[in-house]
Amino acid sequence: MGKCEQCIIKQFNSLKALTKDELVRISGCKTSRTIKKGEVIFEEGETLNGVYCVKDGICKLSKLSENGKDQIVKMVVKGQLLGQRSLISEEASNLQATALNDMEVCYIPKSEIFADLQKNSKFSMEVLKDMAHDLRDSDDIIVNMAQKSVRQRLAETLVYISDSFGTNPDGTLSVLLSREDYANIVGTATESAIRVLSQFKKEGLISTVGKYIKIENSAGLKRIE
Amino acid sequence: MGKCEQCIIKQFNSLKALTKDELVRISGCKTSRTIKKGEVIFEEGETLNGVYCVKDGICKLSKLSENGKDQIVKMVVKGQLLGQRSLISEEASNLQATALNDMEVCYIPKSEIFADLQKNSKFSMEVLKDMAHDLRDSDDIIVNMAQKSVRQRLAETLVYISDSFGTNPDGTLSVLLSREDYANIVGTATESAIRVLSQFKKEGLISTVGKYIKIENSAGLKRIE
DNA sequence: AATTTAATATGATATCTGTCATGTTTTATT
DNA sequence: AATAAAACATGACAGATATCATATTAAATT
Repeated sequence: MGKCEQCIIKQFNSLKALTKDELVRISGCKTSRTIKKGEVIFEEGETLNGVYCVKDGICKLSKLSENGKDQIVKMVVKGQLLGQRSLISEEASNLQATALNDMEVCYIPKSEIFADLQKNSKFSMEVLKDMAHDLRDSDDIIVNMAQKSVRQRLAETLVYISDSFGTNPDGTLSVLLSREDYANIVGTATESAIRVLSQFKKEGLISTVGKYIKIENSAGLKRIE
Repeated sequence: MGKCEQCIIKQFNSLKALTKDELVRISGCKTSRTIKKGEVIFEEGETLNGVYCVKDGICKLSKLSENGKDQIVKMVVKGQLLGQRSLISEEASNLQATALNDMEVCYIPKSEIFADLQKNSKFSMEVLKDMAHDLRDSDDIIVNMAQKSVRQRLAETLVYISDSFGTNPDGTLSVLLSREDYANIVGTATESAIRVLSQFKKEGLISTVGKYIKIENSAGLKRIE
């Protein structure tokens, strides 16, 4: 099993602020785990007793709405931490995490990391910054949801996914989402998401290779209003 | 000018985690200020060099959308801190703050409080919890925006405002918002907000006393779907 | 390979919401 | 008090989106 001290993944998250000693200690109590595509990592209302450090893959964080739809609030990729917020607030999770890919994660028990949060101010500052950033993102999402059309939101989502999670060698988006997932990010009916994507295809803004989507005209997508 | 050590307001926010010494020091460099209703406290893009501790009154945090609407993202009342996030992320504010009432605030320079954030882990944990809570709220707002109707959102907003900010002796909501404000919270056109409120009135769910709104049937509002 | 199931696609229609127009009431200003 | 300006209200209509129905295609299972 890999050692945290040597793990390059931590460069991308708050764990980089930990000292070598702290990392060695955490390394001793962490557990590595593989999560299969579609598997639920934790559910809404579940109490988390630690955080996940995502070594590979991607997952969605979603919240069930009263009308039965599963609104996707955020996506967490390789390099990021999962479950930070619940850890800090010491409340049950308000979101469900589901793997979108096969994932590799390390699970770090709360007991270990919580102590570091209080002792190592560099670490807590990093976590603070992380959350400040998430809050800013949330504000943007709220404004988009409230003020933009489904067409606009979907166009922006495609560009966001491309920019944030990258593309395959053939130019298709590396994250494979169902039309239902797209609908649940954008906050619309699955049929509407399908319709808009078909429209984008007709307009030459995107193309599809099997289930994969390729952005053909990024500027065009950004121009939509 | 009041002293932070003796100020009861701090009980309601993270500042309560500061030591007496830290409070005395902050007290020495803070500035008290009165802000008039309608006044802009800080603008989107402005760099904040401190945080505001709200001693009295209420303000809205909003973000201008591309279509010219000013989406209200959060309201900050007496007892809460304003500008925490920008302080932590060390970025310009992504939101505008505007007073909804006459307000009384204390302004604490960044230099002072930033040091405490790194030295006093109890304080930084409080701020962390605060932000974790805000993030949870944001998730709920996103889901509401994405999945609920204007009618539902407006009903929930009325109940939220009543529960969070209280009522006057005659039962009217103590926070006085324009119909445009309601529209900007809910994310709809001003005319739509007006229409829905008129509808609520016809249905006996609310009544109005001048510009003030009184909830007549809270259960009814919660039942809307 | 055949069958079942799930995902994608598209049409028809109803509903919701935004926009524009216009009128009324309230508030601010002279 | 008179006037101007802002806020509130409501109708008419258009456009966006949800819902329901029904194909079609792709993926999973037997």
